[in-house]
Amino acid sequence: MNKEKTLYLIDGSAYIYRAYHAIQSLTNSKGLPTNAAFGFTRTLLKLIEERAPEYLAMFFDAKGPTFRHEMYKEYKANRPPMPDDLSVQIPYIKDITNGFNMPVIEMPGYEADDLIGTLSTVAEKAGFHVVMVTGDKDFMQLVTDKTTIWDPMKDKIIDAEAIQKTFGVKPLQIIDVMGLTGDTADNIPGVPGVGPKTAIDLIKTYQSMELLYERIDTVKKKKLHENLVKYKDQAFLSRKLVTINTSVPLSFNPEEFKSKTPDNNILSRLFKDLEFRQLQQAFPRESDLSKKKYKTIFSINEISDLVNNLERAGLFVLDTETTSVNPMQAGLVGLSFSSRPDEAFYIPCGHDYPGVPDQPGLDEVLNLLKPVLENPGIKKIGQNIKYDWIVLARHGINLSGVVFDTMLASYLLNPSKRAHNLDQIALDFLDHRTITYKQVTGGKGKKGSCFSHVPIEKAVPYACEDADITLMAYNKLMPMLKNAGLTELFEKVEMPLVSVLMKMEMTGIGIDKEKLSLLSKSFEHQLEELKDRIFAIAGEEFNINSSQQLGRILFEKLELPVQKKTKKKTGYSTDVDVLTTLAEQHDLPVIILRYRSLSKLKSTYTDALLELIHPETGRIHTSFNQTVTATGRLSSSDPNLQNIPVRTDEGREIRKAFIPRKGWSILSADYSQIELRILAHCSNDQILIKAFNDDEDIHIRTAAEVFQVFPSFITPELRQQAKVINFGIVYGMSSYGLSKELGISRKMATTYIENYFARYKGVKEFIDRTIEEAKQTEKTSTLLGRIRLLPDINSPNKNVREFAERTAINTPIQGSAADLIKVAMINVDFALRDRNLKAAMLLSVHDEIVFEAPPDEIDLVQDLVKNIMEGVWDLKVPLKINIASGINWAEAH
DNA sequence: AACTTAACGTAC
DNA sequence: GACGTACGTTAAGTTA
Repeated sequence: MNKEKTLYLIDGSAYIYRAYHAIQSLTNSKGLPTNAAFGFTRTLLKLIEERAPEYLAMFFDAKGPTFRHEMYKEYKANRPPMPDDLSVQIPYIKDITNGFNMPVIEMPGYEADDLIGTLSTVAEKAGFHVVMVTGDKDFMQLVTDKTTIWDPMKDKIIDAEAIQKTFGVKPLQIIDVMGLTGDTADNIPGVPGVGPKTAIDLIKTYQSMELLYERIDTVKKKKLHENLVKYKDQAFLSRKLVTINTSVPLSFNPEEFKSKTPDNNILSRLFKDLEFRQLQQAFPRESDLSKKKYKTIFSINEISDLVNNLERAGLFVLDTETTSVNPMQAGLVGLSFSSRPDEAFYIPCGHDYPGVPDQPGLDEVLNLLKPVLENPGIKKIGQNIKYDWIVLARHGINLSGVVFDTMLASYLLNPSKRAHNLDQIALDFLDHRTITYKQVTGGKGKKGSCFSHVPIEKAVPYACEDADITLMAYNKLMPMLKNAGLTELFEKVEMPLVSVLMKMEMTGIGIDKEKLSLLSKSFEHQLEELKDRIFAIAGEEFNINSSQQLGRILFEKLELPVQKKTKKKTGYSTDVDVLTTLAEQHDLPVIILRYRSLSKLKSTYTDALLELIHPETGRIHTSFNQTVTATGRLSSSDPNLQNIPVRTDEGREIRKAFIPRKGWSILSADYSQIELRILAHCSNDQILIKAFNDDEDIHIRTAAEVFQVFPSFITPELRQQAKVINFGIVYGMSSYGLSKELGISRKMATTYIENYFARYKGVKEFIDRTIEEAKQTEKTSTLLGRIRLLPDINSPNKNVREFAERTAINTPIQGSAADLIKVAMINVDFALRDRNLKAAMLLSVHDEIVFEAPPDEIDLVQDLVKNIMEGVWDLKVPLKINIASGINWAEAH
């Protein structure tokens, strides 16, 4: 490892010009050109990211004339003055440099080259390695064994060796070469008729201009000799002009060149003005902690004061600190509150570490807070409030008056975002970087990282900031929802749904543990047997779960025909399609398929579900995530109960392990053809509407239309094909996709699709209209006004654009269905409570709602649920519910 | 050891 | 490249 220090000298002026010319027409919304500033910043960041320089300096050319102008008044005379749209950016660029806290060096009478040259020689003598950051070849003369050139934009390194290799001369000899050739850009004449090739040849032969002119008569070419003699003075002047002055009066004190951390406040404001949004996020303002009033509450009296405060405020943010990410297992460690900006309170009540100070008792804290938390008239705001709601409910508090969840607001504004956690919201909407959980606990999920072990004094700023930021986010997001037309969806659907989901998660679903264990054992035995058979056929042992190893066996050892490559084309594909095809000519793929499906059932379902049975309730409590999908659907995790197998008999065995309370029944209600019905409504397609109004089999209807036969002649095979077409339409399938799915020719598939659109004219118009609208607005929306942004809908890249187009079609359909079932859930929940029924909603699976009900309620609940779900909206087609009950989830279909 | 990516498969 | 939306498991690669 080289211990010597490296100094980076950055040719700022060159990068400004380069960026100005490289980036065409970039301005902010006020019309200020920003191209040079942007390119300049990018170069700087690349330098910082890739080299993390310890010592560095930025150099700019002086404004006025330089010593070269005194020597030669024509110097750079052909240079036009700096264009206005560049000069306006210069102050910003200087500010950006200052924001990065870099030493800036410029000096009247000198160009950046001379300053860099001087410092490089001085620093080299002081024992530094020097990297000149520039794209300018003039610097090559300065290269030594310790000084190199690096161009971050082209990622090119030039050292002495590279110069010798490309030019055949030493770095210092470059000035002689340049003296002879001149430089049109700088209006340096050189010797006419001498270009780079000739000059390099001459210097290679004679070593220098001096030696050349000593033996000038040995130059044999007549014209060349004549010019060299005639323009001798001009040549020497040119050399002088291109020679970088390395003796500018400059001192080098390494300490002054040490890199410092950037000033985020300066950079954040600059990038905001310039509208460099990503950069602004990368350099968020630090919060001014001095103006924050964060208070720890230790005494009972203080809690009473706080309660009074919260009551008077009428609205406050609430946040809990706990011992687990799982609200069904979390213990309370502390609570934080905020009812006005910059002010927050933290009540520690469960910190547990050696030397922890006395804390208010948990029971006492909760008793004092209970009235205000349960008062529906006092409004509560939270970030992912469902979590706190469940934790509090498990501690005997029924939170009431919840009006705003910042996570949900962020989600509605842009559901495609990867995250809607508070850190992200603070960054996106408040330009603020919060203290992270990791910083406080020293790890995520790692042992010893439990919040109860965090010292109280360290927990306070974190917990208080969360409450504080949530309140600020509320103030910011509320008007944004309104401007986006999302307030009603937020207040009437998403917020009311929170408490429904909260109850579902807390209720959980019963599991037949014995059945799952037996299944798991049975799968295990079968897998063992299959394993032996597979190894026997393969002739060796390998990891069957590794698609890579399996690929090697199938396609290299057994030399079966390769069907397709994997998506990232890193290897052979071994997926179901491939194995099914290969099954026709070999036994091994058949057994692998069997192995795969059993292995999937065991690892993903039987074993995983057993692990997630709650130790106290004996049930499974999934999380319903309300801010994950881009379309508005819910998702389910830990475990995902929205992909429990149902299509195969063996898979359904797992479904049979989902059971009601003793003596009760499982009740499942699902919407029939919900997406196609919504398509019928949105498209106003008369054939589709009539089919649903007449309660026809929609796939038979489509078959009849597409294949042009009477419905009574439609075979199950034709119906199946039509079913694929119906699904494909909703997803924006192409003829290629359809042909592959149905195993028919591309041509045939095209005909089917043409027939479909010829018959279902309204659908065709709907698709065209929806895409057109999306192109205008760069977004698409559902029946309840839920939006999904489509920034790629006008992309010049065909693949990217077409993907956005399919999204534009699918999202209104899938998303409206999601809107509908959410409203249904809210209405059903209300009805069950209204009638004091014991029946409970357990799961929601996109078009299905699962309940459990005691025997005396089954018939009533069935009627109630069916009526509410069918009557949730009045569409142009009727909504149809299939509902059934049974002793387990599988039997309830 | 912890995290990320790829391949695969389950659901609607 | 070609069908939308999710989540989870395993293997294998990457980073600390």
